[in-house]
Amino acid sequence: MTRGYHHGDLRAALVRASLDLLAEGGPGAFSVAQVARRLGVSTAAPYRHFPDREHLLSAVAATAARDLAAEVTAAADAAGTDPVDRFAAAGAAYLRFAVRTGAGFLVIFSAELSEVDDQERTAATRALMSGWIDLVTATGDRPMQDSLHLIEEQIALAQGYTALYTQGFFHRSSVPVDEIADRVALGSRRLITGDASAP
Amino acid sequence: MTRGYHHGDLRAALVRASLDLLAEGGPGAFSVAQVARRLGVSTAAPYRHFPDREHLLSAVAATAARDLAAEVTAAADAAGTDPVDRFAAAGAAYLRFAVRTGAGFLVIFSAELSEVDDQERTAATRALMSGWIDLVTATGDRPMQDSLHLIEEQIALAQGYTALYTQGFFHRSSVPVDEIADRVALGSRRLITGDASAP
DNA sequence: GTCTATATATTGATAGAC
DNA sequence: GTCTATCAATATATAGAC
Repeated sequence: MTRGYHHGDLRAALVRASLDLLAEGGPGAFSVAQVARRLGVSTAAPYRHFPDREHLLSAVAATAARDLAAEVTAAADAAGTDPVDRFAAAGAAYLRFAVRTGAGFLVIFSAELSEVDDQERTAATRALMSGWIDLVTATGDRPMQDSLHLIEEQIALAQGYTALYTQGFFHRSSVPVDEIADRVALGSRRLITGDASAP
Repeated sequence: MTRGYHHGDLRAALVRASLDLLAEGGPGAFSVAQVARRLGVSTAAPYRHFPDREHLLSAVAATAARDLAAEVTAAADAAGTDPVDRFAAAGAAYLRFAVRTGAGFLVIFSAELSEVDDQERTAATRALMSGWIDLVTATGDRPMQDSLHLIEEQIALAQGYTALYTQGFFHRSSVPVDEIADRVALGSRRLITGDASAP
């Protein structure tokens, strides 16, 4: 084991390495010790930057929330100006992000983080949801609770496909992730328009 | 630690106790040692009935598949004779089962089981999917691939809601599981009919 | 701020007594 | 068929040297 002194921003490096672990092996692959090992530092080093495992995971969730918000916004903008197109693109972007990074809503809103006081994370998650609400309200005036339900249903659909895809229900080699992303986009569209007609 | 000789069908008891663990703490709560502890037997005892951890999980998956198939069938029958009603009831039944037991498709079709040779499990999963295909084909003639896609989308939706619900995205105390089940039923209905009109 | 070393717990799995 | 005892890994976390 080549282990040396880490020079630079170890705190940020720990978060990035944690995200890499999640991407490669899912939630079960994450451990403080494994993250340290990957960076070539001692297993004690992370505890200089985070009081415990949960606070590291909270920082990971904050970063994931910011990254996801950026990708969803970019995908919506790339889809043009039609609100339904933008909402559908957001759903597809969520699926791609969650499959690629392993850090979707289940990491960002994980129940074990709910009691971790971390303003960075709460700010990031609030911004994420706020942007998403904007996307859905642009498609039409409706009670706020209806908007929230639409988002919940879209996320449930996208997260469900993500789980089935990453956990091997699909023959992953023969079904490209873009095909699943298209199904999420179509489902999202149907949520708004009430039917299954293509764009 | 009160530990004694187990009298009776330890094999079946191990499977039941495993399901209890999954129900209480999700996949992360399962371990061979914990299952043994719960039954008051030594950690070596399970290895007399299963060669390793994965074969125990495979037996758990087989039982879950049989139980789920029975509940889905019962829910469809209770919904009457209209094929759309029956399909929607199946989706709601899946959500209730997965929330209550922690053993949905992610356990039954877990990737780590794909290389475990277990005829009981493969027979149970085949029967489960076969019954589900019957439910969707009863709603109308369509290419088999379309039927499979409808099931996948329904399961993705239901599994996504299950994950969001069990992992704490919803304020679990204030949202009853039946309300989420109704949303899955409505979404399932929309998959078939192409719109969001209630029954 | 990072190291080495350590304490403690838990895991999956095996050997051998009964 | 179940037990006790044990092994090698791995985990979270801490104490004290540098």
